[in-house]
Amino acid sequence: MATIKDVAKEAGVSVATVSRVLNGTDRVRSETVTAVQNAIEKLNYHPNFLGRTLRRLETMKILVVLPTISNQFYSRVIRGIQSVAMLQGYHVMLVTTENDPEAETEYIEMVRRRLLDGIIFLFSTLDSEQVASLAAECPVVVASETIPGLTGVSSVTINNRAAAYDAVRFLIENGNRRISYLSAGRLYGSSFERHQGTIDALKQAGLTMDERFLLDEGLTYKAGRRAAKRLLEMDDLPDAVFSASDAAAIGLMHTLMEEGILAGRDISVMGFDNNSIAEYYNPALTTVAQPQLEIGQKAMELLLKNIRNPESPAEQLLLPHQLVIRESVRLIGKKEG
Amino acid sequence: MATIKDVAKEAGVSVATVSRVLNGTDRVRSETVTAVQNAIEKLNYHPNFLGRTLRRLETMKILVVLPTISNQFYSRVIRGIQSVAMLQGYHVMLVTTENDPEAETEYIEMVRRRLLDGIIFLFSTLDSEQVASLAAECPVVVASETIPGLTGVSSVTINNRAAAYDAVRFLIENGNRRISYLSAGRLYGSSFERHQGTIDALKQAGLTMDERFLLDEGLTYKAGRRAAKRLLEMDDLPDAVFSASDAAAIGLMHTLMEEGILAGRDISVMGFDNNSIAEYYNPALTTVAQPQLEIGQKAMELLLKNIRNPESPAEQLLLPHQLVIRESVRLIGKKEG
DNA sequence: GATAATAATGTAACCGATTACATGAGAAGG
DNA sequence: CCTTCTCATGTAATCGGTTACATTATTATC
Repeated sequence: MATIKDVAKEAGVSVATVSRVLNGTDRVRSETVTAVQNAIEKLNYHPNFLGRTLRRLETMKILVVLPTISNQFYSRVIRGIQSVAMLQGYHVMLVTTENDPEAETEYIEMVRRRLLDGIIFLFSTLDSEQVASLAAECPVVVASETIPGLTGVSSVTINNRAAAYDAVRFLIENGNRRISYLSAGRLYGSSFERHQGTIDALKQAGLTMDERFLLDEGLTYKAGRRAAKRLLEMDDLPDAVFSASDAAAIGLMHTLMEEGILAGRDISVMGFDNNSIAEYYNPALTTVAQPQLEIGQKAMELLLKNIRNPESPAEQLLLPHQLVIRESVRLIGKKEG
Repeated sequence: MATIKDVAKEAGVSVATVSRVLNGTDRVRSETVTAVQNAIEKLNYHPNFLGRTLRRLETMKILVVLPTISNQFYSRVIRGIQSVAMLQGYHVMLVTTENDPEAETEYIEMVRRRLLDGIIFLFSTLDSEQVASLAAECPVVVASETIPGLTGVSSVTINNRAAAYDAVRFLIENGNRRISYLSAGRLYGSSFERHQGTIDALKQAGLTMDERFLLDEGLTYKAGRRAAKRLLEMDDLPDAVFSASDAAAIGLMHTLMEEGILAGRDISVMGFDNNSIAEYYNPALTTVAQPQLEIGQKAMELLLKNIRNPESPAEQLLLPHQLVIRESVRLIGKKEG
């Protein structure tokens, strides 16, 4: 592996001159430039980032932490992050924590140790205290997910409570009264908030949640399947199921269908996220859309602000959500016109 | 940000001693260790990776290049990579090229410049020549995808041609004769190979492909929709559609269903990859499964071999595929027992 | 008790780059 | 022709660590 010294020797100049040619910072005689460029060419030299960033103390790279890449939701958020990052010359690296919570701390050390300029959490196993202490040391933004009790750290999310309220209200307005909530319990901040919003809507309509209909199975297809099995064991199904994820909603619909129970006809199902499969499933899934691209863009913008001015105050952004009405919710009792 | 010097001063020792305490390489008197640890604690010191890796010339990190994270297929491959990497103390970083081919070269520079120890391509916009020249400089493995004409670089894939052959043969054995192939053309090596396998199976059965049934629409849900629209414009539908991706197969089935054409009853549809939605879709999708986890594991093992011994010869691994029979292919004409 | 071996720590070179400062050559001005 | 200025380039310090080697303190051996 050729180094700047090899190039300097080859070109018959000092390393400083080579560096100047590489960075174009000072003026160099054109013949010298040519000689250096020839040497670079000849030796197939590529500068080592380490030396450079060590001196400059910035890496132009940021880290995004996500739970798993199998969730299609994150794809668009990341695209939003990347679009802003690219314009500003930053690179985006992704890490998934998958089933391994210890991995997360390992990656975070990279930011702490200045191998990366900042970090965006789309998910975290860390508690609010840990995230806050990290944020005191380096630029941090939390996006799409909320961390209960976290203050003083920039974040960008939708208003999950209001979104759930709107979703459940829509169910109620369409004649569904006995409503089930399927989610990952209070493991994630947003699942909890969506539960709150569900309760709000029920209360406002003078309804209550049947405890049996509170399904803490998770957010995956499998979780939806488990939830359906639990419902099928009861002697009376709910009118509607509000799922905190599209995948769980689909797992549920699929399993119910095996028993001849069709969503949109025999039961109402509402998802969350508006993954692209929601549109293509049969029946197409009624769900709550998040502005994923914009979440990513705003998150990156906040992070950049923090990187460039570590003293800049934390901001909490709330972005608008939207109900996407398709086929999986029965529209009975709805007045037309 | 505290440095090793600050710690040394605080503890009243030299930086060398602090370094020894940090790395446990040499023996240090236990009181000294305590003093250093107290200083580290007090200053909230975190070593800067840059200095360390600059000296050691290894980063214990590898890069995985993938087209997009919205494809669920990659999730398991990455999990396989991570499981092996973690055991060996390596960290895995992901980058997506999304729509931006230039981004890929940017990230590759990081490996070239030794900011990362190696690279696994699950996809690449680079041609065989570019990948080969990169591989000459640093550890490279290509996995799950093939790059046409690439030699001398380790790879791990299934035998795409044989897999497609088996899939189409299964279609033919079940009475489907007029078969359509839906893929991304020859843009990807594996789409091309799967086409070859399709041709092989048809030829072996004395059949030929109707040119109109060669649908180069792509691998996404939307691509499947477009393909369905094209088929619906013809006056006669094919007996079966073999799609090079599950997503496109689902997009196709959904669009056909809008016209009352049900896969598994009125037409046969075969997917590829066995994403989890294949199991949950209605009708459940018959598809070709790849051993995603194992692809990832083997890829990482090959990369490690290459990192530890750059002289080690390249290996081409072919892993077994498997037909997963569900509901979307009609089983007409199949002899029972 | 003198000598050798060993343990603990310090000194300084080094990794690969950047950059402030020094130096020397040539041009411009008197 | 001498001084001054500019331009091109070299020298060396520096970033934050690691580590070979040197040095000192301590213990073991005869």
